[in-house]
Amino acid sequence: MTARVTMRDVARAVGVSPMTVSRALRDDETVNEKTRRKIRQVANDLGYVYDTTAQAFRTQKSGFVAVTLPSINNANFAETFRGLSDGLGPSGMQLLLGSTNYSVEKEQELVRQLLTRNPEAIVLTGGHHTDETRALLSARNLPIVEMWDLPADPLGHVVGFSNAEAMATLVTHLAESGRRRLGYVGATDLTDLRGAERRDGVIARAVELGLPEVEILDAGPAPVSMRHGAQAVSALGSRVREFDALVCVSDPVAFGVLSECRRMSLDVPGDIAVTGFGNFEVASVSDPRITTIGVTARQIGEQVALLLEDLFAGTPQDGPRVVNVGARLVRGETS
Amino acid sequence: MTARVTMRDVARAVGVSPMTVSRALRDDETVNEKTRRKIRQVANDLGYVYDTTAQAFRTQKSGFVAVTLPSINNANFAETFRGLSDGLGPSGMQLLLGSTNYSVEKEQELVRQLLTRNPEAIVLTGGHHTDETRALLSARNLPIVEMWDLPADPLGHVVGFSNAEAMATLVTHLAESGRRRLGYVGATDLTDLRGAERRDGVIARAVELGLPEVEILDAGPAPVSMRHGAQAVSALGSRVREFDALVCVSDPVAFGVLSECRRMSLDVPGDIAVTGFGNFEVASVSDPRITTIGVTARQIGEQVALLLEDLFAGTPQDGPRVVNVGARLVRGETS
DNA sequence: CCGTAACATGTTATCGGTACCAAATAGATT
DNA sequence: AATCTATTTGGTACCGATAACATGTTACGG
Repeated sequence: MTARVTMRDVARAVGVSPMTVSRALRDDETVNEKTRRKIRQVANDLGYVYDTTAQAFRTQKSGFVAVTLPSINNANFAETFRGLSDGLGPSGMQLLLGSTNYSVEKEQELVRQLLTRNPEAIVLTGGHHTDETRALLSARNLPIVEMWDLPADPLGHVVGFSNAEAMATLVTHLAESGRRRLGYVGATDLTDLRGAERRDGVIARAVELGLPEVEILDAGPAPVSMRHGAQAVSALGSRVREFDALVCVSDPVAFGVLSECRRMSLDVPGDIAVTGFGNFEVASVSDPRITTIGVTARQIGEQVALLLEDLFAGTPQDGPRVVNVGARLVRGETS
Repeated sequence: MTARVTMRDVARAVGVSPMTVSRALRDDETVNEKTRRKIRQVANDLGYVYDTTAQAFRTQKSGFVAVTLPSINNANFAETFRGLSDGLGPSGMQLLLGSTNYSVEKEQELVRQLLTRNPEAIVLTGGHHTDETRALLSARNLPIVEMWDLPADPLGHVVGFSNAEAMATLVTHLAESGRRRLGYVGATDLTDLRGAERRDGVIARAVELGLPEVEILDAGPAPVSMRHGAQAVSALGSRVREFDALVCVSDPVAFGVLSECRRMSLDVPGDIAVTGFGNFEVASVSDPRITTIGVTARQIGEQVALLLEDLFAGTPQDGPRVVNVGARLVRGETS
């Protein structure tokens, strides 16, 4: 293959200096418009392709925003990513995506790797990180955004909501509808910390309201989905009739639970209530529609994008910003 | 903030040349092991962070593999991405993800942008591209992989299956079960070309089998999902009873169709069959389970990763490789 | 004690843009 | 015509790592 076409080549062909080409291609007003057009023309004809790597190196600005997600295979996180991606589009920033598989250790390695690319900001999902991760990040003068949580001790900016509070709303709703014997369906290992927060939120509010102890139904290791919800219920067997509400860590799990209840000829919500979390599409299309918590996944991404745009534009900040996007009860037909 | 720590600084601190530091950090065997340990130690103490941008610039190897997906918010594409990501992990390649929103024009701009980052390979979803995109790509000596399709005129390597063929299998199955009057539920605009291929596959096989003309039920513009399927059916009203099978472009759509049929008190599969595509989780958890086409989304990603590893390792290739991962009928309870 | 191989480290130039400063040219004003 | 300002262009050094080559150092047999 022939050697790569550089600005030098374009400059030579046009008869100007590389500097002028550089300016022209960045649409610098100081370059005569006719020259600019000519340069663009020739660059195109020669098949010149701008080298962002070289630019990133010289200017020490990578044009990257690093993002960590627990899983890309989750409609809510995917929506957040889209919101972020669309929101950052105009600024010309590119997202560098990495997935942690719900593990803070994996997150640590990911952060380490991402930092070597010199991102101009980093967006983390969740507020739980290893000490090493915290150290790595604070050693750099880099905008940090934590999303999807409201961490007690944030690393920087925050865009999220309280999982525990949202679950409290849900439990209150169930109690007010006369439900007392609650089961919680979710992962019981400790890797999915957001799931753990939800579980703890359920338990805490149940205690506050004087409900019987919430029983934890193991759905296996995170991440849990439809089939795990179904399995958890079928593992219970006839004991499922002891409950009058099953609170699930997410909508897919709730859908699995719902399907399994139906197979067992339980009436939902007559015999038992089922609730989800996240307001996934499946919640509203399912029949009956699932009562859930509406999280504004896309909005989280958009808010993060707005925040970052402000930071990049140099808008003065008085301290880290905390945006609580909230989460609301979405009543379906399963409670 | 203090200036960034570079290899120079580490070198000075240890009392060796930057070159030795460079070698040590890449675990070059020729550097004495004691020196290597010392250098790692000092680098760590100084908070040195390797600069991949500089490396990428100097070596002219970005360490990036560019990937375009129609949508990140689609469980199947997300799975493919994961398969690819996990498969490429060991090689140290990072994925640069962009989403085209099912538009070849957006794909073109995306490709243009991605190319400026000097990716070492590019992976495109689908086999339909603008001429400009094709030109941009072939002007570079860059491994290209098209996935999820079997394009007639591939740009490079291919890992995919034939959407039309898969649909033919499905239609044959329906015809053998005595279904004759088919409706097709999918997007009717022309942006989702994979969807169009599926539709054409249905029509073609119906013609071959001498079935009555397949009626196209519009589910709105791509991408279509659960609610669009439901809407398409409810828009039909009582006319839905004219059909004895509804073939849907995807499982989420089929699920929406199924739910709506149920609301309309239709017996599935007694009165009408419903089929999906993609073997999404929802197909197997839904009650009744949805008959669908099992595409090996994750496997596609893994196969692409294997292919790329081979290419990076320099394994000699005799021409572009075409991997047909196939797609199989997954019988559920809706047909 | 020397030559040579094996090992370990150093020197120099360079990847492709762009910040910074200098200079040339055109047009306006006195 | 000379001077000045505005506009447009050019020259040079450099971002941080590393390929390619050169040099130094040790070990060992003869």
